[in-house]
Amino acid sequence: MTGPQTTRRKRANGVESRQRILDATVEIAGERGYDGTSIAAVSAKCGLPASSIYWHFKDKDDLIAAVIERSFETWLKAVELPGDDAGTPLERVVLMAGNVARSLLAAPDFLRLGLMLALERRPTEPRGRAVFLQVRDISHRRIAGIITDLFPSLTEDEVQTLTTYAVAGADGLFVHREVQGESVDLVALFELHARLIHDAAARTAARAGR
Amino acid sequence: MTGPQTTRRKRANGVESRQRILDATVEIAGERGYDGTSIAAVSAKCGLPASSIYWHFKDKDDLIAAVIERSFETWLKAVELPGDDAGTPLERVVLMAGNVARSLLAAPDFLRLGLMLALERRPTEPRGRAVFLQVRDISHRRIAGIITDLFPSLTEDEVQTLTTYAVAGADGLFVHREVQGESVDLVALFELHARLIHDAAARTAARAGR
Amino acid sequence: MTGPQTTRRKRANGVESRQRILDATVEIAGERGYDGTSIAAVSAKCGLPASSIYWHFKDKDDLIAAVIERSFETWLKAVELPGDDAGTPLERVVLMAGNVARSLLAAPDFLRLGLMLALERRPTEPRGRAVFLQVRDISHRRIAGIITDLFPSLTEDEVQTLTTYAVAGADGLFVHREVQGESVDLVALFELHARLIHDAAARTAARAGR
Amino acid sequence: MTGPQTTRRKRANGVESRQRILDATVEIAGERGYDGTSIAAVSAKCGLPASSIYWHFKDKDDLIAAVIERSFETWLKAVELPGDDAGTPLERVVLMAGNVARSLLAAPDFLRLGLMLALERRPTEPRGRAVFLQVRDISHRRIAGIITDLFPSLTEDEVQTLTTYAVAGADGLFVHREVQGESVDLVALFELHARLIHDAAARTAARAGR
DNA sequence: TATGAATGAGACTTCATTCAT
DNA sequence: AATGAATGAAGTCTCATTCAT
Repeated sequence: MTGPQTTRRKRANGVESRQRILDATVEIAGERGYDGTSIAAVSAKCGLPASSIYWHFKDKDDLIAAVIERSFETWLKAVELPGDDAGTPLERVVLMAGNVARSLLAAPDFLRLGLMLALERRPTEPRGRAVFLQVRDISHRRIAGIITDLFPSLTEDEVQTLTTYAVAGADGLFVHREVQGESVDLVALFELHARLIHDAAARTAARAGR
Repeated sequence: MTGPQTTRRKRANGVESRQRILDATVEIAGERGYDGTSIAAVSAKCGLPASSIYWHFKDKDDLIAAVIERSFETWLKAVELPGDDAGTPLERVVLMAGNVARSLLAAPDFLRLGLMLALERRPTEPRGRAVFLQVRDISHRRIAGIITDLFPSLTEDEVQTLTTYAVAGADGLFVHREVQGESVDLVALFELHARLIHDAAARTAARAGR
Repeated sequence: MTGPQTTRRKRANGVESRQRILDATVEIAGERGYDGTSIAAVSAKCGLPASSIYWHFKDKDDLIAAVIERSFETWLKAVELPGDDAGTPLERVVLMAGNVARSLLAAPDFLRLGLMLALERRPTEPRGRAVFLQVRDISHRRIAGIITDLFPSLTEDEVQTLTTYAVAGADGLFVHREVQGESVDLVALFELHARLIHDAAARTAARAGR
Repeated sequence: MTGPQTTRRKRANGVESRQRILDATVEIAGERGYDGTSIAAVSAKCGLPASSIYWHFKDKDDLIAAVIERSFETWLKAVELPGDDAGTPLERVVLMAGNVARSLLAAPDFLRLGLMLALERRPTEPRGRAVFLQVRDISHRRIAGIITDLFPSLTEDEVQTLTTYAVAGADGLFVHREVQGESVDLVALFELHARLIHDAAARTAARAGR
């Protein structure tokens, strides 16, 4: 720390440069989308010349995909795993939803950029889009698992529908907050969402249980 | 000269040219977003040279905004107004949701392009974004009106929350179908959405009524 | 005057339209030069569509040339012809210089635009440039005549040199005022200019007379 | 590799490329002015693609300003500093004027382009115009200093007026030669100019001295 | 007398990418 | 591990001009 601080830093530090580039890219791409993210803008924001970006990443596509991957991991770390014990199914579901909402507020880049990529349709799909869809498939399966655990009597089809509804609703609420701004209480909306889904599941399970 | 109208073509027809340009733009912008929509691409698709596009529209921003406006009107026409009589609140709400879902399948451009613009944050906001948000505010108010009519005992706050949830959920379901493709049964999801909201509203109203 | 004022004006008034176009052009060309003067800008300033400009003028070159011609005539009217009698040669010369200075202040467009055209060298010389140089040749000859009248003993060469010096100096002072702004007392500078030239002529004449 | 320096060409030589661009620009801008100088023309003349020009200069404005700066320096080098001793004030003044005239003939770009920029009035003033005016202010002050040295009894106001007249007259003579062509003997005109100013200064000083 | 519409050429500028060092 | 310099393609938009009405 008090060592050769002037000598260190600068002059070949691959890992840090890579991070700097990713940091800059996530910021720009999260605001401007794929086409709106220019290598020159990334270069300006991270301070490294454009050619250095190409040392770390094959091309723009590769860079964006890397951003998606890293921001997914960041987000994963932000989602606290729910204590599997807790209380009633409703309580547990609401708790989980609140956690997810909070994680999205803390690390919104993944979903924000992902949704932008997902909405766009370009001749040659960016790799980042595939990464996003694939990664979000994991979330889908995980939620389906939770629902199955909580309501074992539901059919596979019913679970799938509820899961789709849960994920899509979350997307919509997230978009709403991104568009409408900080005044939106995302946690409350997510909890409402969870409650409605729980009720629907419970009612369906009850009906099915007969 | 007085022959069939099919012969009449080429040379100075402002109204038709304008439509051709808008048609081309809506198609491209709906798939590629703001940055991805190049004037050259629009020109190629509509057959008019790029400079002609600038005779009809001040700049790209103006063009995109016009597209948003026109596609909103197209969509409005596609939404059938619900028969105000019908049966129970639940039946009516589900019917309306189905209608909206069908209208979005028939005319998806408005919401698709609008959501893309809404998610982007660029230094100088495109006018189209403002148009979209403003126009969607109208939808919000209309839905709030319907909920108030059906459940007069709800407080203003409760109506607002439910409306926000309804609109955001619809956005999410729409995005889901756009991303996942034609296999998604948007009508069914919208009807489920409507049912859950109805139940929530009914339960809240009942509790409040006590 | 109180007649059908609504009917009149508008609907085909060629003369007035021509004036409107020239008025707009002189303003723009006087500030921006040849290349900087776009037909679109002229159209916007005069309110007539670009195609109307081409009804009145063959092309841009023709328009600029017409502007030069008209502004020369305007300027000519602004120069008061000096009473040929008056007092001493010095008094008469100073009076004339003051008049010219005042005329340039009242109608600066001719010289301003002309100098801009004169300085530019383009592959195909604009006709306006030729008009300017030719018209200014008239001024040159007129001044040479005055000098010859006042100092008959000067040789043709001496008159030519003094005339060139007089005209060029006037250009320089005019440019100075255009660049430096209204704080410059152009009349005083022109009078100084005249005095110096007079003295030089007088001294040369005296030396020659011996 | 270690061969003659003529072989060394092509591929990445920033300094030389910058010079090539400036050389090309000064030639074009000196003839065509700001608007008449197209990046494409500069590119064609210097052999580098247009995009390379933008690596060396932020935009066209920056390029033109750089040209003004460099051509000023070139011109400064061309003006020989007058031996401060020499003979009578008249001789010294005439000598200086001749030197300036010769320097303008050798390096006319600075004044030529500068005057064109100075005459134009565009909505957003090119930076080059400001550079020119500011740099020419230096010349003004220097000349004022010389006049004060030679005629210490002149008032500040008298010095300023004579200086303004000197500079403006020089501009006018320069323009005259640019317009009229090589047949004009600029050195002779400048010497005449100097003589007239000297006489005026001497006479004013004499009158004041009484 | 006037104009709405069209058009190809060309303006400035940014793009993603490469390459030699 | 990094970067200065270069580059062709493409971006948005304006240009002067024409033509049918």
